[in-house]
Amino acid sequence: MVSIKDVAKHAGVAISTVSKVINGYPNVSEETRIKVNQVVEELNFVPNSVAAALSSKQAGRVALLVNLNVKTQAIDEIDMQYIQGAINKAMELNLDVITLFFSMFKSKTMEELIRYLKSQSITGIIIYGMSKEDKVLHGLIASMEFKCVVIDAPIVNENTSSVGIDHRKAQYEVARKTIEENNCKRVLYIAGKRNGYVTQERLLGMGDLVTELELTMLVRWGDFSELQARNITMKYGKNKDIVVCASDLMAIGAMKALTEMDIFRPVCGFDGIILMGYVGKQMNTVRQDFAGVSARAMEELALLMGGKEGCIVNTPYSLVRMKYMDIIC
Amino acid sequence: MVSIKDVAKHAGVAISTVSKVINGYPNVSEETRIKVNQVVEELNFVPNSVAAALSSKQAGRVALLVNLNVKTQAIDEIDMQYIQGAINKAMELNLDVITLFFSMFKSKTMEELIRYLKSQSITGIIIYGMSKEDKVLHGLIASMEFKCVVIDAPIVNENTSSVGIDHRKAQYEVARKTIEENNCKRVLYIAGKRNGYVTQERLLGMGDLVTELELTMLVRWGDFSELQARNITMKYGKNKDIVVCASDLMAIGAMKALTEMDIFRPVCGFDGIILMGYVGKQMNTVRQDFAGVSARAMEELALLMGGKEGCIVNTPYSLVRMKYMDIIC
DNA sequence: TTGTAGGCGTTATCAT
DNA sequence: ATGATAACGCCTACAA
Repeated sequence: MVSIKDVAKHAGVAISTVSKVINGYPNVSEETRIKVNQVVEELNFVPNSVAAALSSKQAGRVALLVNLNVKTQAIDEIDMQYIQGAINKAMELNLDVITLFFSMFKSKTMEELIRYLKSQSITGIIIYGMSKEDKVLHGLIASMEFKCVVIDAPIVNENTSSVGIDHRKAQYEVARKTIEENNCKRVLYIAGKRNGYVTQERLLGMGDLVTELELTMLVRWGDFSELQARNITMKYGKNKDIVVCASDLMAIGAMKALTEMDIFRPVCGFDGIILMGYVGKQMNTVRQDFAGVSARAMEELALLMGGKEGCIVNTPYSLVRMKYMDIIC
Repeated sequence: MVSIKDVAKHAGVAISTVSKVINGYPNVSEETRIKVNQVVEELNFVPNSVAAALSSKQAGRVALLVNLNVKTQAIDEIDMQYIQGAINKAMELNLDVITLFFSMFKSKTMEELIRYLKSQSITGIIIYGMSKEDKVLHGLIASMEFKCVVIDAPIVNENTSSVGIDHRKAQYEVARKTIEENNCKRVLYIAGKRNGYVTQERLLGMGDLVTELELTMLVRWGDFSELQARNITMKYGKNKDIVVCASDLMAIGAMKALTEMDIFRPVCGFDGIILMGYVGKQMNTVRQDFAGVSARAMEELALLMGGKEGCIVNTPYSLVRMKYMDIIC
């Protein structure tokens, strides 16, 4: 393997000079810079990232912590796009990435998790699908031992940024649109998980809407489960004018229930997953670019690792109707 | 961070002795082994895998090369399970994993790819979704620079194993079952990609069946595209008794086409993806445990890295019918 | 501006 | 059986 040493030798300079060149440090004459780069090309030198990670706390590695929802594989789509977006951007930024799943450290204490991450030379973390109940992760963030980016959870401190769409506003908008299209008054809202950040925000959005349009609203917890949404709709759907769901999967469950009950009620969802195209009917939903969000998160993390302070980053979304022929083309 | 040095100091032994203990090497007295382990517990020592990777060619790292099919996000489900299965098993086996996507090195030459992997201290690779056209990957495998496991492609050499189900047999069985249930004679077979290994095997399975049951068969290439399967079915479905598809996604496309044409033909698919539960009708398909296959692949890779020779590993599958209520519970 | 040398945390090779 | 010690490839004061 061609190492920095070889490059130095061929270029007739010291190792440290080569290091400076490949890392873009100042205090190198234009002349030597060119020469070194030339040799790098010639020898096809690729710096060993493992050695770099070992020697400097600068060039840290990034861990993706993904909360795979084992129950509903249908939304693997979202996680896959998260992972893809992050890894692609990381490669662009020359960052090393390892992927971990929540399930892998369910039995670990915070200290154990921190030690594990450190043993991997991890200095930056992106967390997907975190809820209020994840005490270990909250501790991890609070420990300030790592730079963190949390997707869709409003946690910010010096070392931590939050990235995601404005769920409150998005929920408000998609529900409003559907309600106005159908002139509804009595809303059945099937929310997500009781302790989810996203759930809370979306619920607030519904609250805004109810106040503004003077609606009545019944709220039930669907836990993002298609089956529960189905059951809830069976039970309460008849006396309502619309079923607003905090996720597409639940919206699908609701719609199937309505079909079986042989009554029509408008339904709207949230997320814009592909699956929506397969259920026959169209419905309004909120579409976000998950890979894009994740890429943005990686960029933000890189900034944090570079010394920037944590902040909130809002990403774009749009209201759409999804139908079969749009999906398969 | 507590390092091996600290452990050595506290235990009153040399660094190298600690190293031997934590790596299970021989030539350590029971007494010191116990003592060292005790200190390891006490200090909560976790070996730094980055340093280990740098120092030894033994403790190699593993790269997952995933061919994400950008066109059809519906099968993210499969890739996600592959990734999950591999990473979980790797953690169990104490192997480091990085995940890469084909798209990241589409423009790289084989040499560049090899250099890149080496720069990451990669010594083992698992490849998902490889086709005959992936010259770079063929070169990579042939170079013998890495230990490889290829999923669903019959490539074996000293350093390379192949892991997957017997596609020929599985295709034969699922088609046979469906045909016998419906007493068909004229088969429309929608195959996958022209240069896919899996496609070829499945086609052979159909060949076996056609011969055995004295059927007639029209074969078209659907490229695993739902839309193409749809079009093919529109064009040729009417004059056939059954549509056998090389993937669930294509089976869904075929079924939708038949519904629109308002004719009934039995359809069978392949893979057992969740999406199948959402299309209304049931159909026969082949179900495999993707996470399990991937975990098995990781085990095989660990063996290869330990010096074993490459071989073929067959994993189990089953014939199933998927319907909505099975999926959402 | 350039080069020297001391780590980073392990592993592995030798002596002892 | 145990312990120095030299790699591994790179980064970074610090010295020249």
